[in-house]
Amino acid sequence: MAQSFAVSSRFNTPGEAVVSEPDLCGVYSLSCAGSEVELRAKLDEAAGLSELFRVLADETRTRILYLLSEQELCVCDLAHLLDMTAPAVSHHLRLLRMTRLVRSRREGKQVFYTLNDEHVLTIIRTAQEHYQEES
Amino acid sequence: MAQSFAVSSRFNTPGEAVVSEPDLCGVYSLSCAGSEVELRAKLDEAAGLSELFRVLADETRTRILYLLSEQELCVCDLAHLLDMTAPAVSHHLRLLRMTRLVRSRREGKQVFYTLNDEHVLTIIRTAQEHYQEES
DNA sequence: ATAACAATTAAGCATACGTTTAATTGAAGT
DNA sequence: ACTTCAATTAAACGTATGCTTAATTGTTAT
Repeated sequence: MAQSFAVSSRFNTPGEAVVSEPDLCGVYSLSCAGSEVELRAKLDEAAGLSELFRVLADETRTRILYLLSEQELCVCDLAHLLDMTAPAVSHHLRLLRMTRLVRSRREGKQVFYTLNDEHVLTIIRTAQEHYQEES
Repeated sequence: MAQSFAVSSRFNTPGEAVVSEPDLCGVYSLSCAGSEVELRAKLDEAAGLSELFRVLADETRTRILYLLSEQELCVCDLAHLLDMTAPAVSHHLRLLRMTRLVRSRREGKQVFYTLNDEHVLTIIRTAQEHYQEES
């Protein structure tokens, strides 16, 4: 069950020759002796997550989500409220659509957008809690 | 209580002359007649939020948070587990520190990092729920 | 003091991303 | 059919950001 660390050839200072047992800080071997496998497994889970956060990372998009949390709005209205050009807004809506954060509905010439589910709001509210806290 | 839209001079197609009552899509006036002020107020709340999401948007950083959710780790260990150089990891940790997502503790030559609070995990878990759902 | 190692900081580079402008698609009205 | 308007798409540009390499700080050991 004890893991060998010989796999980590590409690591740290390049001037150093690659040895089968690299002299990491001793603490690593100490605390990770058995848990490296588990820890590495954790990493795979993080894969798609950052994609969602990347979408939320832009202020314009969080503003859009905020507005849509209040009521359904068409692109033109959003552009007006956000003081932006329609193409710019449309560009962001495309991302929000692709990540299933919003849903679109056409009515005549306009296209109306709404939030797709509750998760977004939950995420935003939790983030707010963190942000408002003075640690 | 009815709002005038004359304020929105910078809007839409630039070839169009600016009039006091711009011909937005009629729907705007319809659905926003009284709520424009409220909607705009909402926008201010979104201000700092995107900053937090921007930090979470990078996959390396979510991976770091994942690892730290399991146990306290020093920079060297993180670099090893993530297969990255120490400076790169340090760079990310700086951001995570500044947004108070992680906390650092020096012990001899090493610096150990831990999660600062529970909010991060809550956010991540909610995001996972959304991500794993097939809408 | 000097050497060795962990960590951070700084500078440079390459890529990613958001906005702008222009062109295109889709729908309603004349 | 043609015009008008909403929305999307495409191309181009400027900025932001993450990684690399190199230099610096901080700590321990000899």
